[in-house]
Amino acid sequence: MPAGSGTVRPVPELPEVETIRAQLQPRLEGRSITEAGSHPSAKFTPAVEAVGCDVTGVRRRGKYLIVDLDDSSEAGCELVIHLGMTGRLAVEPYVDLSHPHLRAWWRLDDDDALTLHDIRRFGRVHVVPAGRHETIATLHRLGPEPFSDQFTGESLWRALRASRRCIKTQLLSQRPVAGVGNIYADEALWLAGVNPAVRHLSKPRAGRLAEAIRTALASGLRHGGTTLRDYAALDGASGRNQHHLHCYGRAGEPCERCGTELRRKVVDARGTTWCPVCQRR
DNA sequence: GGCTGGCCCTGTACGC
DNA sequence: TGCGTACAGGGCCAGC
Repeated sequence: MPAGSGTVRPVPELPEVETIRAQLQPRLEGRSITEAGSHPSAKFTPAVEAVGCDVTGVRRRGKYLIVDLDDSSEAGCELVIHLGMTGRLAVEPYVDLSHPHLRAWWRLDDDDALTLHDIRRFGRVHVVPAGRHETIATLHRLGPEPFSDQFTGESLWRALRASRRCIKTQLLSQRPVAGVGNIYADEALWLAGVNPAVRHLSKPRAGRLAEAIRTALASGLRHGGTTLRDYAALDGASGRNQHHLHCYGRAGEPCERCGTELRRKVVDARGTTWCPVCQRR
C-alpha cells in the first residue's frame, strides 16, 4: 500500500453540506451575530461585516453554505462558507480560542457561537451582498442543482459537449452540476457504467449519468453523509453512507456487478476508482 | 475563454 | 524512536 493511501479523508460534498445545513438552520435562524473573530491567516476573514446582522435563513448552493443576513440594507447580505476538505461547523457555548484548528467564529445573541474548525485550511469564508457572487468564481459559475428541474440528461449532455476535458474532471469542476465531489463522482460513474476518462457521452448515456448522479447523492442524503475520517454533522454525529458505497475507496475489491477487481488511477490529481469491465471506454 | 499544472495545507502511514 | 517522504484533494491562480 502506498504511503498515506490508508488515510482517506473525504471532503464535505452536497449530502454532507445539506446535512449540516438542515441542522444549522434551526440553531441560527432568528439569532443576531454580536461578535466575530478568526485565525490570523488572510485566508480566514473574521467576516466582521456579519456583526450586528440578523440571520434570516441558511441555504446551500452546491457545496457552499449560505447564511442569509439582514444588515438593514434593502438587499441584505450573505455569509458564504465553503468547508474545503476538512472544515467542520459547530454551535457551542464555549469557543476555545487556543484550539489549533479554530479558523473563525461568530458569537450569537444567545451566547452560543458558530465555530469553524478546519485542519487543512482549505475552507473559505466570504461576506457578499445578497446574490452578488461575482467575487467567488466557483460559486458564480456553479452548474444547476442536481435535484432541480434545470438538471436533466439534456443539460448534462450539453455541458459535457462544451468541453474536451474528461468526464470526471468536468464533474469536479462544478459546472455541469453543482455539489459533486470525488466520492459521488466515482459512485455516479460506476452506477452509470461510464469510464471516468471518456470525454464525450451520447444523449442516452448522459441521461443515465444524470440519473446516477441523483441516485448517488440521494443515497448520501438518506444516510446522513459519508464519514471516512474527518466529516461530522453539526451535532458531531458521523454519516453512514460509507457503508453503502459501491466503488469509491474500494480499489482491489471485486465489483458488485461483475466481480472484476476494481482499479484505481489518478484523474485530474484525484484518486479515482473504477471497474475496467462495467466502465469500459 | 478554455485548459493544464502547480500550489496551498496538515495529519497519517510507511520506510529507513 | 525519530526523521524524511509520500499521499490525500477542492479550489485558486499563473501561464499557455
